[in-house]
Amino acid sequence: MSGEWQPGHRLPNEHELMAQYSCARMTVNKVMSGLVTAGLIERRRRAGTFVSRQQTDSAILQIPNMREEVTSRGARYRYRLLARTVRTHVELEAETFEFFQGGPVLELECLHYADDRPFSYERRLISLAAVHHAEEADFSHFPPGTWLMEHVPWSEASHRIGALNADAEIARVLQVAVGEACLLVERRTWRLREGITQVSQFFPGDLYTLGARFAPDGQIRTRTNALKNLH
Amino acid sequence: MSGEWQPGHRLPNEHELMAQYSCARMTVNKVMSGLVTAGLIERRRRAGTFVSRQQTDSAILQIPNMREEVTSRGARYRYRLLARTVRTHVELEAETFEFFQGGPVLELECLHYADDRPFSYERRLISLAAVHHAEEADFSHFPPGTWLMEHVPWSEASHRIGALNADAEIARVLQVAVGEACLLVERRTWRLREGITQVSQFFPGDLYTLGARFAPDGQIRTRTNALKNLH
DNA sequence: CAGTGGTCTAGACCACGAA
DNA sequence: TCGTGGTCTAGACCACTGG
Repeated sequence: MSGEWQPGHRLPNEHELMAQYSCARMTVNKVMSGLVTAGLIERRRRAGTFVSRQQTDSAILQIPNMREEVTSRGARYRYRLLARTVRTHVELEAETFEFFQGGPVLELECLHYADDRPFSYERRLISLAAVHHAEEADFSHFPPGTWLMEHVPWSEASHRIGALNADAEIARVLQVAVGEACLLVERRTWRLREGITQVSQFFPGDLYTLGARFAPDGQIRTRTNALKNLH
Repeated sequence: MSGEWQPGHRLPNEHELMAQYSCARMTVNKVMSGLVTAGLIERRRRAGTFVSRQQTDSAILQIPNMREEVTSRGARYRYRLLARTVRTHVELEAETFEFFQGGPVLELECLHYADDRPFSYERRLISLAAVHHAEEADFSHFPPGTWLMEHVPWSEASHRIGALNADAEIARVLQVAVGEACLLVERRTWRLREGITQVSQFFPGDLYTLGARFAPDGQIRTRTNALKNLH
């Protein structure tokens, strides 16, 4: 979680960890199983245990992987960066200011297309205090959601889902009529209580739905977000 | 899961289960821990293990508990049954027909109020083949979601979340303007691959959002569905 | 105070799959 | 082939808490 071990780094095997922590192998195994579930490590017999290469974003959070979302349905994915600003002076609202603990943020506006039709408009803030490399990253060709998933581990996130009528700006960007119902997903992500990123994603209501299939314990079996009405 | 043990029924203790299944206590304990996570049983030291009194609907699915949703915010909850029909001849669309395997269904339309303002319009189908008692249940005063949670265990569910503009009927029932953005939650619930219920819930977009806070493994820490703009 | 669950240990056998 | 993880056993000590 600290980033000390890069993705792909091999961890000590269970016997070594037994010795290191002076405990039984089953105790080690329980902890490791939990880390597998959390997506932080991957385990292969004979090969060993490794820090996950990509943050296996949990199904519920997999929304940001727009490219896969689109291409898996045979549509063509395109991405465009609309705006990029570094905000050192914080002219943010109080709640957002608190989330980023007053530090500098990178503000991005992006658009995701499916077959040349815009299907997601994204406004994102990234903490530069928490993610130093973000300022040098090239977001003009690759979406920040993907980049963050691959580079920054996270320990907690929240989201909020709502519906709203498109105002003039959203309508213009998403190429829908003013007043069209849009799905809004707002998400915040933390690493050890430090705010990493905050994003608002707007989807045309007739084009995108969130879906999941799950068990009583809340474990998600499959995610079934859907693009509709693609021509 | 079969319903053979009523809620509150006490299960054999771990030593008895060891003997019954000829396995070690740790193996029993692992299984039981899983059932606790799944919300099917509750365990208390010295007292024993019991079938859960209420299906502890997982956070992600807790949407149906409208009463708690409303009253926990200091608002007054009211419920109204708009329509009740038993459909034996199945004039359902193909997908719905398949879900209920052609059996008879109970169709309900309900409205949930917060402080006398409608905030959720619900269209629900319940399989009478799977839930026999449903036909005798009194849904004129108590919402079907709550009743089902208390009476029918489930093993799997799916939901779909979208946004749509209110049509004339929805606008009338929810007392919003035609075209107002609404949040739509569709949910299906199974017990051992048998379809139990299917529901569509409409919320005024300016009044209700879904929220959750969760860990990378998808485990939900807290649910934070929100009622807004109540006066 | 004693029955119950929570959790650990030490050891074992096995399945897998990379070397 | 054999190092590694997956999973089980048998036994132990302890923390609760209800009777």
